[in-house]
Amino acid sequence: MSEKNLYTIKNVTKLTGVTASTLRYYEELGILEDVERDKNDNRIYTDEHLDRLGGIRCFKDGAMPLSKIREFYRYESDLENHIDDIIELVEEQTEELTETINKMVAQKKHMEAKVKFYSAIKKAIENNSPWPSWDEYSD
Amino acid sequence: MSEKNLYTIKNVTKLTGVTASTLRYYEELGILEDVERDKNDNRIYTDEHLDRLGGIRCFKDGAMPLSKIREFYRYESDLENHIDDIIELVEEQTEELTETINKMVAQKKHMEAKVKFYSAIKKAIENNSPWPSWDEYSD
DNA sequence: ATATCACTTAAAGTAGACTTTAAGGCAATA
DNA sequence: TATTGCCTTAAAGTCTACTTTAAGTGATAT
Repeated sequence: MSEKNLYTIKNVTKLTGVTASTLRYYEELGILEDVERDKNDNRIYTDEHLDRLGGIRCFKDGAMPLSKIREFYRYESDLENHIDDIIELVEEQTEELTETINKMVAQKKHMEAKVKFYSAIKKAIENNSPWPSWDEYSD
Repeated sequence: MSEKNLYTIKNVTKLTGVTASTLRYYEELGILEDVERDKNDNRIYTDEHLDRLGGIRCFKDGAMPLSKIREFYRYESDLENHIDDIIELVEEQTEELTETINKMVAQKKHMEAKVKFYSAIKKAIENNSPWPSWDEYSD
């Protein structure tokens, strides 16, 4: 209960790197909630909003679509009634993420092998020597 | 030089899971090249096209945009003149992929911790006991 | 002969995540 | 007082990667 810093939309942009229009868009989508206004109707953000934006970024890093992020926060604001929903959502997303990571790691290895292979070709070109075959490099 | 199987667009769809319109789209983009036609103007695909489609899928698994995939194959078809370009492209994409994977792995851990945390809350709800705090679960 | 099927093209539509534009309000500064 | 700067909304535009639609051709099945 100790923080009560307030931020203009520009301040939030500076602090988070999220543009003003994206902030409005997130609010419209309902993933950034309860944004108060000052007497001129300008948005006022709090530290809770900064925290939320940090959370959103994490979920986005985990390739979670905004619709799921929205669902997550909806459940989180009423955990008693949505504890099963939120567990299911996070477990499901974790599984998807695991699969995505596995594919990416495989492709990363493949691409590292390609760099070695093409580097060998580069040398072969420079030395006018016979080109290597991919078989020697493919993992 | 031993394979000379030919495939209709439907066969390719069955074998690869890539829809006919996506195949036409890839051809239009130039990432699927030299698709011949039969006397009725219908597309004829070869094993090389199936290989290419496998490669495209790998790159897509590595979150490579179609524009870069196109660039890659353009360079690959003229390695002598583009060996530096292709090495740069693949190295750059590998680096980006590494960063993406790192973020995803971090978020995966975070989400696994969340599942444990919410499971503990679920038990607390069931047992009418005090809720745990996130601090005990956050990694 | 006619219906059906697979194919063709070009163009329009979709989804997600924003960004840009247009039109205007309020407040401080020159 | 006029300009500048930051804010507002609603709507339209952008980008990627497709998908869907419309209109039409040609071969096959009944």
